Amino acid sequence: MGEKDDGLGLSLSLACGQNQPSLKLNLMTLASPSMQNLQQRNIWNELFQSSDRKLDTRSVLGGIDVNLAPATAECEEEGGVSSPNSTVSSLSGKRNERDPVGDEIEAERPSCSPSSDDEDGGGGGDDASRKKLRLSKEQSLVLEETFKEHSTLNPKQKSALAMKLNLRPRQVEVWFQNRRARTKSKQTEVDCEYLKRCCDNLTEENRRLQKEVQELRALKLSPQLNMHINPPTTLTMCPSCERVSSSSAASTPKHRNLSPSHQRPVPTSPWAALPLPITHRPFNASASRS
DNA sequence: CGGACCTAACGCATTACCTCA
DNA sequence: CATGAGGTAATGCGTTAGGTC
Repeated sequence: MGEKDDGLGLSLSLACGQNQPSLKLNLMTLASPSMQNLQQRNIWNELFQSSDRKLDTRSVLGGIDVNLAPATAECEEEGGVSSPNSTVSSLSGKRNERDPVGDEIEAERPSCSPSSDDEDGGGGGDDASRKKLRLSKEQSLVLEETFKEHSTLNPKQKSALAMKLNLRPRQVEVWFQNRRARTKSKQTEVDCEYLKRCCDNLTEENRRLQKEVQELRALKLSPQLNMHINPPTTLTMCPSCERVSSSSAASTPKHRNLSPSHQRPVPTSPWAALPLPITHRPFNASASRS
């Protein structure tokens, strides 16, 4: 896991060829940067208050319309979702402050699904084990809100959230993994779009410059014309600031024709010509199908 | 102290299922 | 009703990092 998105941000390094500067886009405004949304805050607070005191699932569950709560749904839907790893506990407190809460909770839960029997991976119990549970709107919403706050969860958060939503921690974990993947691919799409624009702009700039070169060459080859005809444009570089201004070739240099603003500064970086900043529109994955 | 081994978490690619047009 | 496409939950595998011996 070389690059880790620190909390809210995704960063993507894009090296555009050997001579191009490596473009490091610090992207991701997808997740709301601050606790602007009261609802989110409430969700989060609730999550942790409740996770600190061993919460009672049903009470916390409150109004959530659990469409297929594992405790019930999986029972009736025999051979529910298999989660080979869900029973593997993370008791050893590694990485971020890990704690056993989650898996204890999980162990406490009424588990009538086969997920509790296949503790070794390998796909669990063949076919029936891969029934898919569609998360309810409310569950998705809460997960989404939580994701906006934290794109990753520590075990405590995971179990609390799982408790709240009446899902298995493994399901929450999977949801977050998939969500991160979705975010990333969406972001990649945006970046590709941006880079395409970069490319277009550079191509255009290149075309223009080549045209200018041709014009200059033409001028050089026929100096006599210079006396009578003003070329379309010539470039004069200011030695001090290294900016180039377009001016008439008939006029003499020495800054005379360089306006204070230097008229047309040539960007030192190809990226400077681009319309910045790019706006990273947040996308709503859950809204994709409504 | 450094290396081998174990374990857990994560990312990523893929699969399998579900829904909808 | 059948079907294909798109979305997404779930799985498998590889990698990484922390802990232990």
